[in-house]
Amino acid sequence: MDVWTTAEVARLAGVSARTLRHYDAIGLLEPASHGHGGLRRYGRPELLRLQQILLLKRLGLRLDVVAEILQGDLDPVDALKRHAAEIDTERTRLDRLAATVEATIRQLEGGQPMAPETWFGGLDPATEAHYRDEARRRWGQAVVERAWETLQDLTPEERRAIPEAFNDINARLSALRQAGKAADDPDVQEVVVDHYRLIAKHWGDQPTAEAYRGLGALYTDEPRFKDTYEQVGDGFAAYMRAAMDAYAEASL
Amino acid sequence: MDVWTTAEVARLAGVSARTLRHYDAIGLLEPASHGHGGLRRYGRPELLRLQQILLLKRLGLRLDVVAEILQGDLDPVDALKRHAAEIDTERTRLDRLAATVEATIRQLEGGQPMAPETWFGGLDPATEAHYRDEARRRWGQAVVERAWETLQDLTPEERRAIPEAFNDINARLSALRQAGKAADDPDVQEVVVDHYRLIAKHWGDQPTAEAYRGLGALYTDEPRFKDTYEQVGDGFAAYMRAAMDAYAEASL
DNA sequence: GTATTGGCTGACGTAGCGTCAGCCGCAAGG
DNA sequence: CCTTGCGGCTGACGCTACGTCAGCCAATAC
Repeated sequence: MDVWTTAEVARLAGVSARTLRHYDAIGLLEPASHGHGGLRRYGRPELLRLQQILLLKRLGLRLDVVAEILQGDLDPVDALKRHAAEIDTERTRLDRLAATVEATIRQLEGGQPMAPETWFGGLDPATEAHYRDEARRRWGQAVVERAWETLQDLTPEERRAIPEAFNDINARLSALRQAGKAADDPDVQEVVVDHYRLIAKHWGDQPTAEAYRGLGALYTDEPRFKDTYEQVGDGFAAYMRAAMDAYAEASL
Repeated sequence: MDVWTTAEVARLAGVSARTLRHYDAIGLLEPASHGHGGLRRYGRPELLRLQQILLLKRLGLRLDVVAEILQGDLDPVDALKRHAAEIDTERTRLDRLAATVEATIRQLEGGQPMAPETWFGGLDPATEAHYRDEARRRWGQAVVERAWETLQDLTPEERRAIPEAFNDINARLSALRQAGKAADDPDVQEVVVDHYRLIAKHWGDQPTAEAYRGLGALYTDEPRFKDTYEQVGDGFAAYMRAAMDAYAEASL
């Protein structure tokens, strides 16, 4: 009994007959013979190869990669290392996605409608001018001018991309906050670095420690900003500010 | 200017024209008019709808779900909560997958060939009998008999599934060990619970504390087992045993 | 007159099979 | 002898969210 039919191999290996035909079709696992009315006949070597295939597939490798490995064209260790890196990237992505989704849920449950415009824009010019005057008096011209003016001449596409970037950062911070992390926790500070870079990118230069702290103050004290940040969660504005202060003190 | 063409909307929203045509094709976002040679014309309401679509899509929701939400047939919060649960499941899966892949890499780098048979089977009957006699003398009949005999009358499909289950557990434990977790760490013990259940399933009943400790001893002292476990990493057998001992003491 | 720009409608490709549909051969039961 | 049933075979569509041609049309700029 050194030869098996499709259904037998399927039962032995725990896969479907369709899968075996598929593997035949893509040349990944060809039966020992195709004789007698196209009947597939598998021998012991094919069974062994199938074991390898299933093992590699279980690790999440794509079938074409599996084929290259089994063909000897690709080093399994190299392939697996690359694959591990991809898995890691995907894990990071999912972590952030989870934070964003949860932040959105909290926002919706708090009665806030979902709109990207939440973060910027949408204010009428008169109101905006009022806030700018007010804020300029309290935190100095440089910070406020930049925080607002850089946002003026953006393409609409950028107007969409920027809130998303801020949303991501807020979601990540909010998740850490919910996990009980302090504002000066390294994990939190890691996110603050991203926030600092984002601000720097839009300001066109690196904010000084004072300017960055000023921005943090803006977040907690300026109603327009504060309301926005409090949407993320009660007390989030203060948490954000504390994290920014910690960063300014430690790294700027 | 309250009406835009495909390319304009594409630029404004930061998506491709093809995407807009696709959304039209699947009825997710239909232009305000299709007049003049099939030219698509989008108005302000369509732009707003597109914003919502992109927001929800960015959260990882599928387009048909997005459509249901926008159509009012699905509560956004419900949908997002289910989605969050799915993300979480996927994260867990990726965590374990990463552990398995890394364990496999270490195994391959240690010069071990990859084969599911590593864990069980493949011994010739004479050698196996010798080990069984030897082991029986040292750890008592009950443990050894069961550990081996239960493995005798398995279907080949089960022979493949069982090593995979053990591999998963070993990979997860190995990852925790590399992360510096102690054998009695709750995270580690969580995996041990799975191990205990797996053993219980194959033995047909719940091992006593003594039997489970005996199995741990088997892992460190019996060459056949020990070699296998050391493949996972230097000193892994001892770590495994310590974790099993901790579980037996605390929970059995 | 022509080159460019922008838009349109198909239609294929993607990963890994699940799921019919339709046809063939072999063996047992009536 | 005919029917039924089992197993196997070959297409071919379906799924996700578009990317990427191919081929054709219309308005505009030179």
